[in-house]
Amino acid sequence: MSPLVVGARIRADIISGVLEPGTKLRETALAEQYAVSRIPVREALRSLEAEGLVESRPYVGSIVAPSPIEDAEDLFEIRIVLESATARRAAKRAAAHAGGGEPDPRWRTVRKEINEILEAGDAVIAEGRFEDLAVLNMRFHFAIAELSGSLSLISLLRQISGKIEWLYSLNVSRRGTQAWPEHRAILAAVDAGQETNAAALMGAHVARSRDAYFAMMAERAESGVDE
Amino acid sequence: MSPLVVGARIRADIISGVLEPGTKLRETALAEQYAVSRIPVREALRSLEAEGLVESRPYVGSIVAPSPIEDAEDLFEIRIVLESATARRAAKRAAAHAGGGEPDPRWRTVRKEINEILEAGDAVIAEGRFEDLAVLNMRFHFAIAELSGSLSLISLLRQISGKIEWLYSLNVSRRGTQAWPEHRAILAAVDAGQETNAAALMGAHVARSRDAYFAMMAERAESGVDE
DNA sequence: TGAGGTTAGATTGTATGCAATAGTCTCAGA
DNA sequence: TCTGAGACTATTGCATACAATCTAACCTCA
Repeated sequence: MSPLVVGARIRADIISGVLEPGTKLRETALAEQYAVSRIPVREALRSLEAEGLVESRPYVGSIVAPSPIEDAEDLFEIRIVLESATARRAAKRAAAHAGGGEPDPRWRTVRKEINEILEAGDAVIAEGRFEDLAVLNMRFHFAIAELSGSLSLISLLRQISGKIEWLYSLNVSRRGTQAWPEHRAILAAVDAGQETNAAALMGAHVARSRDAYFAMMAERAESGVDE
Repeated sequence: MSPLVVGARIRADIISGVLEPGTKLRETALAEQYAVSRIPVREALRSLEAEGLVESRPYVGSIVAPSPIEDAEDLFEIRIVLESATARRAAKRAAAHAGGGEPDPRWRTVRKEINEILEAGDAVIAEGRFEDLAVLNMRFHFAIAELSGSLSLISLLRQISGKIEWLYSLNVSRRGTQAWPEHRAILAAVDAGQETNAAALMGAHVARSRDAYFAMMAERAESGVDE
């Protein structure tokens, strides 16, 4: 396996629940598992530590961090503010482009990518392959963040959506198909350069996502899945 | 120099402006500068990348990320929500301790540390050593986050306050002395287990900090410091 | 029997050396 | 003069080897 992506693999194993919170992450074991040396493993662990997915102590080692499930409400609330900001700033840049006529090649690339994402999502829904929708959803939100042009906001989104993905680890979200059409409305506001409208639409979109999450959790609790 | 802290040094150089945005960070140069090998430098760069202070591309290298100054408003807004959450959860835990009577040694340690921080701040103000207040202020906010018991929120606070510290890089905040007494009110609400009150006080505290930042920036612009 | 110090093993931290890749510079050809 | 292909160099990515440190088991002694 390509050593450059070993971090992504470990992250996926944590988020998907293969590695449970509290599990000790021994460098040599991980190195052997992914058929690389300890160096890339250590670098991956440093990234995961900064992201809050792993807890490390010098000369002692790393363990998988506790699940953020207790913080679900707060995480969603922060995400609402954060993604409203990315949408607002994306709209602002769109308006600047429309007025000033700057080219900005990166912007055009990402903007095109969003069209592809939306169409891919439509196709996935039409064919009923709902399990592929989660990653497309994520890509849409990151693409909007990239349109905002702010690396700070992107890196915050990376951190927080990693944790929110973790929240969903054991559940397949069924909200996807309802939520998908909302993306086009958000994008339309961004394209139109309507800053406050884009921010409001995105905020409401994420808020509904939060509500769906808690409704699902309540349902799970009702049917006694865990306890 | 102890290699384990080389990351903190690089971070400090970025935040303080010694390393300007766009500067190429060559591993061998940094290794020589801090008298270590490239390995600890690389691990530090991975952490900084995850924090959004550095941008890396495989086989090309790392550069200092653009300053987050454009995102100041959004960052403060997110911080208001985030720190309201840490204060609320800290209060919740305090209430649980008062009722249930759990011991929790870590909580007691941090709680004592806060007292020391507050007294140290008073002393610093009395002696006029205002330049030491910034780090004490930071320690107070992180200590509250630790009382919340949530690693997710702590790691988000780490990331966002790194960026907000960066915003202040060229300015010495003069708000410190006015803001300091507010800390005691926040702590009192936490200790009393008043969740909503603690959250509201913390939110207002951070909002005032934001306002002071923008007032200072406006003043700087007036007097033509930069342009 | 139990408390405290001690040593062996396991694990992390770092240095060195080599492999892989990207960017650059040169030079032939049109 | 411009263009493109190819080698060259600087830099990053990684594997191996060794040093530093922690943890736990054991042993000593009161």
